[in-house]
Amino acid sequence: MKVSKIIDVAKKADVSPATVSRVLNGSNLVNAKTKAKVMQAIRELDYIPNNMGKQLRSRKTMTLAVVVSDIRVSYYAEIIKGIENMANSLHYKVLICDAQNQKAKEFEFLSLLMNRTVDALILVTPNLSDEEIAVYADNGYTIGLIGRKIEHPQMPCSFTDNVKLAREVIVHFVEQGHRKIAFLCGYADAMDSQARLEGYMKALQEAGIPYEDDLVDNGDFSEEGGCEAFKRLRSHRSDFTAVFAANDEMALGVYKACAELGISIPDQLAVAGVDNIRLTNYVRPRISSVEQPLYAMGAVMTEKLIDQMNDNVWADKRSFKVDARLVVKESSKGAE
Amino acid sequence: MKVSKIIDVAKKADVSPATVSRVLNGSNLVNAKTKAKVMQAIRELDYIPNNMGKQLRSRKTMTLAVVVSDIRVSYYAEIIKGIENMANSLHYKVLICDAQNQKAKEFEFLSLLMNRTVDALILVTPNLSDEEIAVYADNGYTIGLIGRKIEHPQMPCSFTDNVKLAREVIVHFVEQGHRKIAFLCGYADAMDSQARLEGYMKALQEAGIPYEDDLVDNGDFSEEGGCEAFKRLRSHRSDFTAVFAANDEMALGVYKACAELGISIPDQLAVAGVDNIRLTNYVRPRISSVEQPLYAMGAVMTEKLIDQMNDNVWADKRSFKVDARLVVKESSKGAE
DNA sequence: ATGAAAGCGCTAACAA
DNA sequence: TTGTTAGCGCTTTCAT
Repeated sequence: MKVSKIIDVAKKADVSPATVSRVLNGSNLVNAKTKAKVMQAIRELDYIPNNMGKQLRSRKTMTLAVVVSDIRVSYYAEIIKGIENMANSLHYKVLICDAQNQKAKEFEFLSLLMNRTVDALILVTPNLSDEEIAVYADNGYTIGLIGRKIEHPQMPCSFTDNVKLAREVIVHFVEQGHRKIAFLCGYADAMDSQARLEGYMKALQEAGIPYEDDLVDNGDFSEEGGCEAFKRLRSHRSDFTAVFAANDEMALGVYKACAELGISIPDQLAVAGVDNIRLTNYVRPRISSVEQPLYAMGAVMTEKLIDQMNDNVWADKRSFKVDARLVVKESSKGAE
Repeated sequence: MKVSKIIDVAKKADVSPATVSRVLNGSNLVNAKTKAKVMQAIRELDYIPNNMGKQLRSRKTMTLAVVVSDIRVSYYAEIIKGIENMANSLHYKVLICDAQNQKAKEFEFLSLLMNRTVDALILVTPNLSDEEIAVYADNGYTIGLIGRKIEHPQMPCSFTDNVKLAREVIVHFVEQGHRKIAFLCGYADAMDSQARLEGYMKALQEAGIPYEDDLVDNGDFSEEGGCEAFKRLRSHRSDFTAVFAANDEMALGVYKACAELGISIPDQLAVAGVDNIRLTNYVRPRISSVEQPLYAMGAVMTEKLIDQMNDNVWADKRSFKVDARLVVKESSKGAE
C-alpha cells in the first residue's frame, strides 16, 4: 500500500496542507469541526507524518547526543538513563555516543552538532579541554556538561562539589581517629582530581594534620590502576592507616592489593571510595563510598538544556552544583 | 558568520551543486582537478553539509534505534556497546530507547520506524510478542532481534542456544555428583525460560534422573525475586543439593536466602547462574555462571541488519545462534 | 565528466 | 480560522 503524505490527507479532508499541519502540531487556531474532519482523514489513510520533512522545514531534530567514554560503566549508564528519561518525557530523542575512551572520537561526535544531526550535545566528563569545548558554545552550538564545570554563559552544567566531597571523607576518617591518611587520586590533570585534592588538603589542615606529599598518588580510575598505585604508595610509606580512593574501582584495587599483601581491612587500613557502585555492597567488608545523584544530574541538565533551546529562559541558573553524600560502611568503621 | 550551503560552494568553485554533492559523497565520476577545486571551496567556506536536507532527499537517516528495558543493566549495556561500535564503524548512529520495563513504551518506540526517524530498529529481549513484532517486519519495516528468535525471512536475530546452555549446567552439576537439582526459572511465559526448562529436563533424562515438578519455580530475574523463589522452593523441598538460577541476579538472591537460612555454599548447596556478570567474581564463593557473548551478539546483528538494508544480500543467513560457555567457579565445585 | 531542474515532505509567512 | 505559496538543503534523474 502506498504511503500517504500530508497533501493526501488535505485532499481527503478537503482542507489545505497547512491546516493538516496545524492539527498535527496541536495548534489551537483550528476549528473543532475541521480538526475532526482532518483526524478522520488521517485515520482512514493511516497517515503518519514523515519526520525527515518536518526536521528540514522546522530546522529542529528534537534529538540530543550524549557522549560518554564507555557506555558499560555504571556511572555513565546511570547518567544516560537520567538524560534519556527526561528527554523522552519532553519529546526528545537521544543519540548514544560511545567514545571508547578516545579523545579523537569525542571530537568526531561534535560534528553531529555541526551537521545538524542533533540540536544539542551533552558531554559527560569529557577528555576534551575546557577551551576545546568552549569554542563550540561560542559558535552558537548548544552544549551541556555533566561532571564538570565550565564558566560560560550558554553552557548548562551539573557537577558535584568535589572539594566538599573529599573533605567529608577525610573528616570521617579523622573522626575515626586516623591521622595518616593517604589519597589515591585520579588522573593528575583532571578537574575532579584537583578539586578533591584541594578538599583533602583543606580537611587535613582543619584537623591540624600536616600535608605530606608522598601520601598522595595517582591512578587511572581502574581497579588495576588502583592496585598498582596502592602498592607504589605502600613501598614508600607503610605508616598510613586510611586510604581515600578517587573512585570505587580504585578502592577495589586497594582491596586486591591488601589481599595480596595480607593487610586487613578495616583493622589495619580503613578504605573509602567514590560512586557507591553496587559492588561496594557485595565485597566484604562493604566499602564506604560517596554517592552522587547521577540520575538526577543527567535529568536536571537535560531539562535545563532543552529549556534553554526553547527560550524558556529563566536564564538565571545554568550551573548545578550538587551535593554528594558519604555512605559509611564497614571498610571505614571500627578502626582503632 | 553565515553558514554556507552547497550552492555557495558550487558558486565559489564554479561548478554545479550536483558536482559538489558528488565530491561530498565520494562519487568516482568526478575529475580529480574538479574535485580539488571543490575541496578548496569547501575549506574556504568552512562548509559543512546539512544532514536534514541530506536525509530528506536520500530517504535515509543512517540511524538505528535500539530498544531495551533498562539501560543500566549490564546485560543490555554490553549489547548496546556492541551495536553502537559496529554501527559507528559503518557510519550509522544509534538512538537509545529505554523502555523502563514497560511494554507500552516499547510500542511507542516502534513509531520511530514508521515516521522515518530511524532506518531500522533493534529489539533486545522485548516484551512484545512474536506476532506483534512480525506485523512490522511484514509491513516492510526493518527490525532486528537480539536474545530471541522469530522465524521471519526479513528479520535478523542473534540469540543464545538456551537448551544447550541449560543442559551444560545440569551436566556439570551431575558430574559433581548431584542428583536433586532445582531450577529457578525466569518468567514462565518467556521464550528463554521455556528453552532452558527444556534443556534442564533433557539433561536430567540423559542422566537418568526423574524430573520433579516441585524442583522448579519461577522468579522475575531480580535478586529479590530469586531470594523469594528460593525460599518458596525450600519450603516444599529441602533435599536438593544444587540450584540452577536463570540469571545471576537470581543466583545472588539465592545467596541472600542461604545467608538467612544458614545454608552453606557450596558444601550444602551448589549454585550456578547465567550472564557471568562482574559481581559473580566478587562475592564469596564466586558464582559459577554461563557467559554469553553479548557484545558480539550486538555487533553481528547490527552488521547483518545494515547489510540487509543496503542490499548486500548474501541473504543466506539471518539467524545467529551463538554458544554460551559455562564458567565454573567455587559455588559449584567441591560438593560431596 | 558535468549541469539543469525537479522535487523529498513538511511548516511558516503572509494573505484572505 | 483557513489557504496560498515558498522554500528548508540536499541528491538524483536526465541531458549534454
